[in-house]
Amino acid sequence: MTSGPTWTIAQVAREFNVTHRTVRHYEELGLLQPERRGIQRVFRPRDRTRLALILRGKRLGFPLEEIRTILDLFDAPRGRRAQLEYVLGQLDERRADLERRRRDIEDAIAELGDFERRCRADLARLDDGG
Amino acid sequence: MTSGPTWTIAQVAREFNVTHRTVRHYEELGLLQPERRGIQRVFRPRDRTRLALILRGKRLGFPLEEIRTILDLFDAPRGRRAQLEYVLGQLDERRADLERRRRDIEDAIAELGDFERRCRADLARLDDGG
DNA sequence: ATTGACGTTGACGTAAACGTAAAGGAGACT
DNA sequence: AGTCTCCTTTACGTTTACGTCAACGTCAAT
Repeated sequence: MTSGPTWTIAQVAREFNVTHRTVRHYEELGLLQPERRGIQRVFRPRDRTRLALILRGKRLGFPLEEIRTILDLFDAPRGRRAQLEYVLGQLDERRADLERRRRDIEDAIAELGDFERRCRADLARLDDGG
Repeated sequence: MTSGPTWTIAQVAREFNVTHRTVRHYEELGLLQPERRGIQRVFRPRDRTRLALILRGKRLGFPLEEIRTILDLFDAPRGRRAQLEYVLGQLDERRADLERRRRDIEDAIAELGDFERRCRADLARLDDGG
């Protein structure tokens, strides 16, 4: 199970367009847990998946601590019924949050569209020779 | 033009569920410019509209400085052609950004959905008597 | 006249998310 | 052996977005 492709910190940093410091910071907060070969970090596909999720979470404006709880959710042991029901509850909350955000975004896009139309109307008036 | 409803800082703070300090901070950064009656701030409908936009921007994870440039965009004088074309260009960038975010959100919602289905399958297996 | 509610301006404190040296280990080339 | 390159940890600095006093003005009610 310790086979498969691996990456160094420099490689993942370059690939995801972040700094070494950022990657290490995520590790300090527990968002990443790369293996070690001696003293050096070894990144596997799982770590890259996590990093991608972290960065998307950041683009969406989530704080790192919240991102960590979401990542933990995906990794939680789902053996017992109570655990599964807890996870399902959390997922519902997460989804409701995301859907609120989507509505905010759609509202914002619509408002930009309205404003853009008004600007274009102004521009047309200038063209007509207002 | 100085008629119409007005609000105090406490009233807008309560209504939008923020603190006085937050409102003043937004004023310091130039996101709000309430009038003054003597020394006290007087908030008009325009200020409340702005505050609503600010808070939505924040929910979407935009930094306050960026929110300010967007608000400024809405207020920019649109008299000259060059100005209008600049504004239209900025609007396009903004919209592209928002649409990227929307895609991120939709991806995230879809992944949550996948995971939820897997959890429900696990739960069904427990019910069946796995 | 004093109390209380509400407002004001500093100005220092804080949490998050890194940036940025400083100082050094370890393997590879020349 | 010396120099590169890449990695490491430690630790203080920075920016953003406010929180949190402190010290004070003002108006209405008691």
